[in-house]
Amino acid sequence: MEYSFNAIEKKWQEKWKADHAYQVSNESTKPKCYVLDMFPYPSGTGLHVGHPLGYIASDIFARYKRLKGFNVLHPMGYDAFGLPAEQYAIDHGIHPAKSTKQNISNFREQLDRIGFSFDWSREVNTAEPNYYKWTQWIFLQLFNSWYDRQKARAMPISELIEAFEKEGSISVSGYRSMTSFTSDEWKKYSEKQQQNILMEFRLAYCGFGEVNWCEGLGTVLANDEVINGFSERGGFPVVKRKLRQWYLRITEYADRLLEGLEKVAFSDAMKEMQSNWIGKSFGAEIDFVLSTDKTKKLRVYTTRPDTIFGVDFMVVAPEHDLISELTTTTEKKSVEEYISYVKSRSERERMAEKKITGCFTGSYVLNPFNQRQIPVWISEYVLAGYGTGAIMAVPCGDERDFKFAQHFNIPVTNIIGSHFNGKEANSTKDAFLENSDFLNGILMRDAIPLVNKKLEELKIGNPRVNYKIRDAAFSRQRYWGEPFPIIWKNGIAYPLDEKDLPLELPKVESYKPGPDGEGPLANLKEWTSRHLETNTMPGYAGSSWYYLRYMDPHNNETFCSRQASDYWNQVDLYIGGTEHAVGHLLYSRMWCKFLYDLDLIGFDEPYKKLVNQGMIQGSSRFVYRIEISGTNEMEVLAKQKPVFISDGLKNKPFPELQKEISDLLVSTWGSGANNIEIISVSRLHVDVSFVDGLELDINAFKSWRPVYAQSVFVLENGKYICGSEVEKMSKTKFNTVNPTELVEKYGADTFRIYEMFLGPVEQSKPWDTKGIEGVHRFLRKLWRLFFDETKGRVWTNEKATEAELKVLHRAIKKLDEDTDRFSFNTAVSASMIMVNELGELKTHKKGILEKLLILLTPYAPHICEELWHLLGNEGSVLDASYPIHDEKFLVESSKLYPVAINGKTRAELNISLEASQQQVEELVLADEAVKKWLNGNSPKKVIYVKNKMINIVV
RNA sequence: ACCCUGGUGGCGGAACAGGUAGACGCGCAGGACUUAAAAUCCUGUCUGCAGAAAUGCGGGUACGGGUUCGAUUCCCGUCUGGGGUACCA
Repeated sequence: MEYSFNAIEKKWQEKWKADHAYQVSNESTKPKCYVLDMFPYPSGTGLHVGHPLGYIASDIFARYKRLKGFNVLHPMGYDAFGLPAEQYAIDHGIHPAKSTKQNISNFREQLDRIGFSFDWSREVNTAEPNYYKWTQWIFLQLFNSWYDRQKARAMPISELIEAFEKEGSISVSGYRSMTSFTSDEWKKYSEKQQQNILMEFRLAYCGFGEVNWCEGLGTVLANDEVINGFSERGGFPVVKRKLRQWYLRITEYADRLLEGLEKVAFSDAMKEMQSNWIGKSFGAEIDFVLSTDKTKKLRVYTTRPDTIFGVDFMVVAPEHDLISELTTTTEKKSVEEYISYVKSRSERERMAEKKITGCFTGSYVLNPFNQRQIPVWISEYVLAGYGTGAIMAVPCGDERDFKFAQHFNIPVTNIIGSHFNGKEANSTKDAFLENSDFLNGILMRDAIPLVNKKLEELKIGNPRVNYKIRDAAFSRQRYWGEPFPIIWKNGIAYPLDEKDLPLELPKVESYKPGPDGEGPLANLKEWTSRHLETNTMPGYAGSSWYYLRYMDPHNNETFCSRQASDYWNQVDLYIGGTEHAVGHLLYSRMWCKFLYDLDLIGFDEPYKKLVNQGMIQGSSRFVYRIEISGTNEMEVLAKQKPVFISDGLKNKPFPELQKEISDLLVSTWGSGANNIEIISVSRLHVDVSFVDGLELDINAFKSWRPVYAQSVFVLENGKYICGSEVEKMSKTKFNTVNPTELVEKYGADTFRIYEMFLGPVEQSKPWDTKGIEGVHRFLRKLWRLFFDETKGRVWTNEKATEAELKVLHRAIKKLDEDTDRFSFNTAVSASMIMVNELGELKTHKKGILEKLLILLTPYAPHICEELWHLLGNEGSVLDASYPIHDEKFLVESSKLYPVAINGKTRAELNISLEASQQQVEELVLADEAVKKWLNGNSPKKVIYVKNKMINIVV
């Protein structure tokens, strides 16, 4: 009986489907385990080998946990709202719902071939009304909540209104932008005034702000969707523009998002990225009064108040409110010129050039401690949105300030003595201050609290904690997203009644943007006549809470019953790419904390453990075509019969190259080829499937496209060698590898194992199909433990020998440990060793083979299930229980001895070896002792190993 | 510019807590079986020197230093591949 993987895999996939083998219940006496993948955006290009990497890893882990006796939730779904579908609709006139549906069915078909253990009965789709009904519902909760800083949690906005009615604004002080009012004043305010104040508190709020406006997409993008001033998708230029926007007040959660990192198992790199993004810094705000008008002050934010006497100039952002007041008549013209120059520069230019630019306002402020006059400058390196939009510049301690001072010839005050060399700034905190009045001689770190205290005493400033994180833009002027359940009346946003949810996305004729930067919904009369909000929610809305919906996907009463979320609780293992480090992961963590605050769920961190799978890169191949100049006739010929040169020739000087291949050119293009000139060599991506290693399959290339049919090749050693480069996997680079093709050729089990065998899951690596044969061979070897080509079935019921049990138990231990710690590549190696060793021992004992199948089921579910049944087992191997290794079969070989030296026991020896001063001596003693122990014979080799036993080779 | 990651044979990678570097697989070379091929199996495969051979001696984990009895592993500096970023005071 042969290993016919195609038939086996098809059979079991159908059987599992028919039996609902992966359906999981919310009720079980077993412990629970929630294994989650970041759900995919169903793009039109289908799956490439990079996509399933994380899914395979999580699937192995989920199956492993199931065998270990856990009730495992392992769901899958689709993040179906998004720009590409809408862009596709604009280009092709196909409704996003239709193309998305098509894409989803393609994805599903490809996924199903790989044999995942997803519980598809829990599938979610963020674009389905019965899903986004609850996205809208959660939005309404956010809209109807505010963040009570005293209690450090979200509270219903109704409580805030009550407080305003009773006590006015006093009870909620601490909000900078809020005007204060009494309860009587509050009651006298118009509804609009009241609502405007409440809007400053709502966790989902509407405001005006400078946003990234992308004309090409007709929409606003979040910071993390803009790359170097161009849209991430489409590459259209992005400019700043003020628009009405919805925001999530994620800034209120900054501290808790930071603290929460301590109790989750994310990688250090991931935690660092998130905490850098949140960017908590401790510093002070300091007021500087204008030298000409002491009632006017310029407030700065600094993290180094200790350097106050080193301030040589001030810098304000070009957008700063005080600029018109600061600018003197003599400087007016140059300031205006500078500001218009800054506006003309795109983000991209500002990023790329790192030019030092700036302009003097003509004004001076006074250092509050010594009344020194300090000039005020404007520069684009100070950002309006961070801190107060103004800084005190200390050139001897800050690199940017120093460069600015140098560029504009501003004299530098040195307050750190020899730590400053006059050539570059030194940001040390460990210098003793000089030229610093009452701080002279004090260590900088110690001076910080001193200055803060003084600032408060003199009422010229106060310590302040600042965050880099900004509120998240939460609206898009787009069609393909969740509509906001908001109705506008007289400029007031009213929430829709919960019973009117879902507010369904209407069908539109055109996906073109509406007027004045509004979304396509603004073109719809039935929509605008109801005064509904015309923005839609961004892509991350639906993905911020989907992990909860899987727990209770069909509930029509609530987004997820408390019973279900209490049972499944946190995601035990979350797998996905690092690209979502600061977007999705922060937003979903915030939503989780918010839902926790409202007591709708019982935990405030969604993911207990996060594993970031590495990116699988493509390995691109190139061919090199020579470009010529000559007569028209020759140039046409050169296009019809292109000449490609092998990789080793591409860097030759053109005249030399031309001389070398002139015969070939003449025979290809005729004698006219003598009068042409090679002017360049162009590099073209070639489909990786035509290349074996680096050698091009010339015939395959010729039949690729008609234009290449008559190609001519200049070879090296009889071969055409392609160039290669590691790049992102992409259809346009012809370096994608389709998993379905590999599954057809080698089977899903081989494909799964090969993806894992490629290297650590977390590591990025280029794809290379070479080597998959070895994995396939391994599965065939496994098969041969059960079936012999000539003899047929070979397994027996005999008792296993000691040697066989040793192999088995070593494998159990290794696979158990490796699978548990996500080291799937080494687990696969261990499996190969085990199967090889059992093959050598000619082991066909049923008892051993059964255990083997259980161990390998997570990796190769189909073949294991088949063999499990062929052995005569009734139930599915899915429900087997994971074997436990027995230490008694793992005793190390007799070459490893525990040794007593110099009459000391091993335990004592441990102590001696750790005392480093005596180590040399002790080791010599050890050698002697070993000799003695061997009755005077010298050992061949003595190796000291880490468990402090001595390994002696006799 | 800054932050995060990596750099080990011809290749992917292993060495889990500082203890015999190169497991496992690919590729390559040789051999067995076969009319032949496929499939399968066996042997060898970091490197220099010595040896008929088993084997022995030395070098070696990007480069240069350091800590240690001992370093692929820890520290400092340099070079380099990949990813990220919001000039954050």
